[in-house]
Amino acid sequence: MGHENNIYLELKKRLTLNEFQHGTKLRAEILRKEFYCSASTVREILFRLATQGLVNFQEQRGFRVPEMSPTKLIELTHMRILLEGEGAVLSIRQGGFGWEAQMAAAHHKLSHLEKRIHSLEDSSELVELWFSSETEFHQTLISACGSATLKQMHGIIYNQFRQQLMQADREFVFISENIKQHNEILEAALASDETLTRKRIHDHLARHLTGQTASPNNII
Amino acid sequence: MGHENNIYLELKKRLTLNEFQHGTKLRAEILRKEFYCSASTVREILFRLATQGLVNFQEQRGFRVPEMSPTKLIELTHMRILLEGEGAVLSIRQGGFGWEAQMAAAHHKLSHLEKRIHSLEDSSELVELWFSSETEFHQTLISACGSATLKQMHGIIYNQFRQQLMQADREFVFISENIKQHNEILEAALASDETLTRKRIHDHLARHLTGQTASPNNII
DNA sequence: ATTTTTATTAATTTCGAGATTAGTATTTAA
DNA sequence: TTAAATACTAATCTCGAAATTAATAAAAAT
Repeated sequence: MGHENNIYLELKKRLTLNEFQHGTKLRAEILRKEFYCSASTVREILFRLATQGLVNFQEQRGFRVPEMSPTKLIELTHMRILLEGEGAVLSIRQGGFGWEAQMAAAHHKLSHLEKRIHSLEDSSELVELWFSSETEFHQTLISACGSATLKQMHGIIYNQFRQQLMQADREFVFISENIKQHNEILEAALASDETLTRKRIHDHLARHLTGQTASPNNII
Repeated sequence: MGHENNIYLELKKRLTLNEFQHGTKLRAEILRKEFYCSASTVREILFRLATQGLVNFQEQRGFRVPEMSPTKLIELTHMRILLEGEGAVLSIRQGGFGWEAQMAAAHHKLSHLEKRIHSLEDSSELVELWFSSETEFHQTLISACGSATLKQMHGIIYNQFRQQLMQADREFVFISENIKQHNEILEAALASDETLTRKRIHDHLARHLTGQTASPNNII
C-alpha cells in the first residue's frame, strides 16, 4: 500500500512531541506490531530519522531516543537564532503584503491561545494546540525567505530543538513574557526593521542559551 | 560483518564527487551487485542519503541523482556564506593558537596544490586531490566554532553544494583569483578581523550567487 | 488514426526467516 | 572470592523471494 511514509511521519511527530522518554530503546520488532508492518520496514524508517538527528543509531546495538543534553540545546538555539534571523530578514525584503497578512494571522492565533492558557488553571489540553501554533508562527516568520533549503534546514533544527526541550518549557507558556516577546517580534517584522527583528528573535530564544531550560529541575 | 556503513560512505563520496550523472536512476538491484550485498541493504542506504538531500526519492518510482538546478546552487551558496561566516567568527573567538596553526597548515597544503595545478597543462590527476584540500580548508575554518551541530549542518550543505556544482567549477581551480581569495580569507582570520573574514568568505563564494556557474555552458 | 482498454514486462515495496553479533548467566580455573 | 572462559539468550543485520505497483507493448474500440 506504500504507507511507509505515513509511519515515518507518525514516528517523527511522536519524537518531536516527546511522546517517548529520552533514552528509550526503539526496537523494530516491537514497533512493527503497532504499525502492522515488518521489522525491516521499521528499521528503514529509523535509519531515516537517525539522519535527521531525531534518533541515535549505534552499530550492532540499535536505535535510541537521544538523551537530553544542555550543550546540544544551546547549539540548537544558536542555530535557530541564526536561521530564523536570516529567514525573517529575507522575508521582510521579499514577503510583501501577503506575508505580512500571514504573520498577523499566525500571531493572532498564537496570541489568542496564549491568553486563554494564561487565564486557565488546567491548560494541559491546550498545550498541544499551543505547540503547533508556536511552530506555525516561527515557520511563517521565515516562510517568504525564498529559500527551500533554508526552510528545510530550519525544520531539522527546530524538530531537534523541540525534542531536547521536552516538557521543560511548558511552564513558560504561561508566563506573560512569552506573549510579549511574540508580539514584539511581529511588530519589528511588520515595521520592516531588520536589525530589530534579528535582535528580538535572539532575545526570545536567549533563555535557552544559559544551559538552564534543559535541566531536569525545570521539568514540571 | 556490518559493513553497511562503508557502503554508505562510499556512495556518499561518489555522489559528492559527482561520479554519477545528474538524473541517473539508482536501482538497488543494480548497485547490490557492485557491493556484494542485498537490494534491501542498498535501499536502506539510499533512503539515508535521500534524507541528506544527496539523492531524490519518489514513492513507487525509486531513487535518482538530483538534477542540476541554478536556483538550488544559489540557495546552497547562501547557506554556506551564512554557516561558514558564523563558524569562522566563532572559531576566531574560541580557536586560539591551535586553530590558527591548523588554518595555516590547511592553507599551505591547498595553496601549494593550487600553484602546481596552475603551472600544469594536464592537471586532471591533481583535481581530486585539490577537492579534498579545499574541503579541508573550509572545514578547518569552522572547526573551532565549538558547535557540532553547526559543523554537521555545514557538512550537509557543503556536500549538496559540491554535487550541484559538478565539474563546472574545475576551470576555476586554475584561475589565480581563487588562490588569492583563499589567501585573503586566511589573512583576515589570523588577524582576528571578524567582519572582514565574513566579507571575504562572502566574496569568495559570491560567483555562485549569479546563477552562472551551474549552467551547462560552463562545463569543461 | 487516435484513444481507450487490456496484457505483458519490469520495477519497487514488503516480508519473514536465517545468519551474525551483543548481552547475560553459568561454569570452570586460579 | 575473583577472574576468565564458556554456554545461553535476545537482539541486530542480511538476505532472497513473494506481493504490489508502475511502465510499456499489444489489442480493441471509437
